[in-house]
Amino acid sequence: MTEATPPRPQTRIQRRNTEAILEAALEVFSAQGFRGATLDQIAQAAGLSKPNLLYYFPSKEAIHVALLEGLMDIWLAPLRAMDPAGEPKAEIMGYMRRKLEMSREMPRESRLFANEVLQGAPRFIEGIEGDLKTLVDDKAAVIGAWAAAGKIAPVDPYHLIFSIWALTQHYADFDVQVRAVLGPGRAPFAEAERFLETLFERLLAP
Amino acid sequence: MTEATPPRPQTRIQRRNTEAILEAALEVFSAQGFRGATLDQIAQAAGLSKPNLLYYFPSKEAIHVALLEGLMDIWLAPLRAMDPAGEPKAEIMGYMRRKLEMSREMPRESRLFANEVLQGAPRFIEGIEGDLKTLVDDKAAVIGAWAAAGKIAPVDPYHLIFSIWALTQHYADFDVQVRAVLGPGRAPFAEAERFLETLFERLLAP
DNA sequence: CCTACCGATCGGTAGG
DNA sequence: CCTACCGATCGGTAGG
Repeated sequence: MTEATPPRPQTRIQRRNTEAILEAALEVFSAQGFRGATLDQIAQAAGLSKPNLLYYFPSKEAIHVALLEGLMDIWLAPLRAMDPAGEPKAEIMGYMRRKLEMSREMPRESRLFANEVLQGAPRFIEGIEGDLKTLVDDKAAVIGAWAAAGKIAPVDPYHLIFSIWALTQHYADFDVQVRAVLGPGRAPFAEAERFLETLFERLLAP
Repeated sequence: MTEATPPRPQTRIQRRNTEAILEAALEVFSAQGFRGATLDQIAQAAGLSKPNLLYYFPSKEAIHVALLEGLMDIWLAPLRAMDPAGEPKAEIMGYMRRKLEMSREMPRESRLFANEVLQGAPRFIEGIEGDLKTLVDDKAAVIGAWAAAGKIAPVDPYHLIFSIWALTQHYADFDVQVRAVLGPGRAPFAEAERFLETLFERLLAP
């Protein structure tokens, strides 16, 4: 866990291979989970030999940690963009919409984090207790102030954030189940957007 | 996949061992996922040797399939109990409460299904397309009729059911993250109950 | 950056 | 000749 990032300085080839490895790792880890994934699968998807893979990252765990850390900023961007100076309900609705958009556009990333947290976040707990908790505490205070000022309904800010996570990530993480239950000819994400807009409009109305 | 259940008739010892295996498999599969779990872990948790384990079930996959099938009825009971003749809002709120209670009392079962669906439900897709879809179609029709009659707000019944799944299972599946973000001295499930009661009251009000 | 490997552990099965 | 097992090991594959 000490050396999660590849050696520097990097040549163009090294940068390209590092990118290919992380892309391949995202594909494989998100579909199989950490233990289910193999270095051979990742190496093949990246178009590298396994020994070459292990030249760039010292271990399977190092790839996984680098992947999670590299995605953390992107993953938290929608919440980070919630503006304390903005119009309260519009800011929360905007956050929900960005998060749902993320589930649609980045389902592999969603499943990667889901797999990790579901199994107790053994390689990620410091990220949750660090960046994530700090950001959520910050934004929960903002939402709490909006509620106290009567701009939105008086709801628990933490559970409001949890509800946005749960409702939007569900469509990425349980995509197979959602599509199987809805049957063919439906558009889960478009339907979800309308449903969630109604849900949060009604929940937040002061 | 032909012989997922142990031989019959069973002695008392056989019934006890079969129960111990399924309990151990729930513990291990829910925490590690299918590929992450090993027969050795399951055997040890069940207090049996691995060869004895494989006397009762022919393979790792057979244990997993038997476990999912055996839990299906319990898992669907809360939705099944929703009464078409009952008071609409009370029936939906009751379903939500039973589902949240299930997340609190049976988090391992929740994580078992979550692990499976998250990875594309390779050993479970027929259960989703069969029993689950049939039941959801049935109950969605009931909810749709309630909405059409103006007893509840006009919401998409399928996405209403998805929202109950997402919001209640989140507290079991992402328990580690919820607790890490909330910090010590909080009661996630008690808080969730109050929050979700508010949320669905507001969503469903005609 | 490849060929050739290792200690260990995987799911599953042998004889008794 | 059945049941309910055990100690030891199978062929292959894991991470490294």
